[in-house]
Amino acid sequence: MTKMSDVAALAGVSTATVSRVLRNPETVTETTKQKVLEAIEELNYQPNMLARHFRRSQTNTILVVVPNIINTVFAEIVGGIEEEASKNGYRVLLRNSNNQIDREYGSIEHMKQRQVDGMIMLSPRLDEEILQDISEKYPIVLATAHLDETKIPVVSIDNVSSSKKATEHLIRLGHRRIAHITGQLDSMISRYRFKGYREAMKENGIDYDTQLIREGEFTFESGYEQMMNLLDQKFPPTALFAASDEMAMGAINAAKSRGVNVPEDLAVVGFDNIRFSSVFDPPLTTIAQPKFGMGEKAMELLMKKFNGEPVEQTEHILPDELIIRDSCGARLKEKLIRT
Amino acid sequence: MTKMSDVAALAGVSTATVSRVLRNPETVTETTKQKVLEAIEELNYQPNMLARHFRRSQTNTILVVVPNIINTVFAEIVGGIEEEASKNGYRVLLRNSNNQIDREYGSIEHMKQRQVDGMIMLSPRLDEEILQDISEKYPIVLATAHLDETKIPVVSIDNVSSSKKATEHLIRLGHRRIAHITGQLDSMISRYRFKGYREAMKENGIDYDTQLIREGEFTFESGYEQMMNLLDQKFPPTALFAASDEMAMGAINAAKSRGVNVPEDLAVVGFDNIRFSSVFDPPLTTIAQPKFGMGEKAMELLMKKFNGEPVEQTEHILPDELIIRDSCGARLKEKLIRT
DNA sequence: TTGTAAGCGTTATCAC
DNA sequence: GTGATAACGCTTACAA
Repeated sequence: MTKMSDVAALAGVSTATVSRVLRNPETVTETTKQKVLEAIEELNYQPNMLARHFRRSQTNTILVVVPNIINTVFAEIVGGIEEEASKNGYRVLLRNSNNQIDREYGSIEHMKQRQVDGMIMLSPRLDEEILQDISEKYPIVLATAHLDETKIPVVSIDNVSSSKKATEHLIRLGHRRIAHITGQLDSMISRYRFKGYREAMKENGIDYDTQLIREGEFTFESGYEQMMNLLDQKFPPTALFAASDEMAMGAINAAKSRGVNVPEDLAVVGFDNIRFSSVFDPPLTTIAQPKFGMGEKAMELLMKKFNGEPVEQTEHILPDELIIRDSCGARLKEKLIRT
Repeated sequence: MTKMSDVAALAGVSTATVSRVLRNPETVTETTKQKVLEAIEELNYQPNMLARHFRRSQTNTILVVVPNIINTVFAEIVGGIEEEASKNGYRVLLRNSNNQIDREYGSIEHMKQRQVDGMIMLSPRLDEEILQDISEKYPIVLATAHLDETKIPVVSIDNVSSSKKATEHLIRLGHRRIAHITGQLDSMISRYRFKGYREAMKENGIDYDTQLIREGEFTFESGYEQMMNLLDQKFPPTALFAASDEMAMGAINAAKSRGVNVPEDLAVVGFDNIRFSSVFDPPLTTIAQPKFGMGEKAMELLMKKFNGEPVEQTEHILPDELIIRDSCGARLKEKLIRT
């Protein structure tokens, strides 16, 4: 393998100069620069990045810890992170935590060993104190997360107000028996979405009926199962707000299997606006998160940390949007009114 | 930062011994090992991996180049790779190529600069000769790819026979006007799936009608559009084999929008068996690829290359499976026969 | 502007 | 079984 000293020899300069040409070309005269560049070309020289990383103790690599890359929500966020990282000359190391706390914890070792310059965690399950500790020593940004009091940069949407908006949409359509299938309640996000639901109900003077709450797991299967459960009740709900589109789809399929029509007999609103929501039958009314944009934003914040720029606010709330399609019945209602 | 020499000093041994305890504990007596371990514990020592990588010129990192991580097929394969890599103490660097050849090409620089020990490319678009060149110098494995003559390890399913199987399934259900929406035909995979379709038609004595072939782009939208196109014809098809589930879904929605019932008026078979295929209405009959398993297998092969073990065959064909659900009408037919 | 030379922290070779 | 020590290839004071 040709190394810098080979280039230096051929160009008749010192390795220091070669290094300068590579990293601070402006500090070198045009003529020597040309000589060096030619030598590099001639020898087909590639710098040994490992040596560089070691010397500078910097890797231009970030770690992204994801509960599960197979989940389209996370895949899209990772897409945004990768795009922005790439633009800034950074590389992305991917780590599936499978929602296991010890795996999340283990990935921190990577940073301690200086293998990455910083990290982005999506929907972390790690304790807030632990995260706080890490954040004091290493650059870290969280996404789709919520913290109570710490000063770690977080990129998210407002899960409470968006859920409230979703629920209110159903209320406005005349529903009062509105069920809610939550995500795992040990996750902050699920609790916040649940909170938005409760606030909407309360502010509209609707009694909060625990019979209408079910805890799911953000999967089709759990949505299906919990909906079956809800339909088995004496007074089944007329509407459902599901904390994810996958669960909404599962729930709708459960309804279909029971001959319950969506949206006629059951209005449904989901959450996330994943790729498949618009293709589903009926197309899902849902809260859209700017997933790709959240990834980009998270990486931007991390770049700021790298550059020592101050990160103004700790919570970066991106705009969400209620996307009205067919599953909530709003369009159906409009049509009925018009005719 | 505490370094190895600090540990050595505290334990009263040389750095060489500390290094041995860390990497070849069996070459050290139990007592010295304990001393060293205690010192490590006491000082909270973390080895500087950058130094180690540099010294050993090995990073325990592989690069995975993916057309687009947002595509669930690739996300699942990456999931499998990550899982297997993790088990072997390897880390996964993710790179989206966005199907751009220059981005694929650029990622090779990473290997030349020794930043990764090897790479896995999914559905590469790079020329076979270029890949061959790289393969001679660096460990590389391809997945969901096809090569004509080279000796690069490839993990894939048999796209020809599986497509043939899918098409024959439709033929067996009595269809003769079977349309095919392909993926981009500049991709080998699309051409192979197309080939399987043609073979099935030919072997069953059905004239191959170019009017029934449409080139899509592996997306909903293209499936929708091409199906609209097909339905506009004087003699529309009675069945469709789409080269991906996404396109099948788009096509089914196009049919629905025209009042064409699936599977009654149009039988559809897709390809990939993505997560959403079973939830779609109607649930998709499709060819299942062992996506996660393909990722694991690809990583296994890469590990073999790392360990200098011979990779017996260059093409590793994993089993596919025709999953019969509702979109092809087979179940409907069964039901009719039974009643 | 350019060269000299001292590291960076680990591993591997060679003695002992 | 353990220690001394020379790399590994680059960057960066500091000197010229």
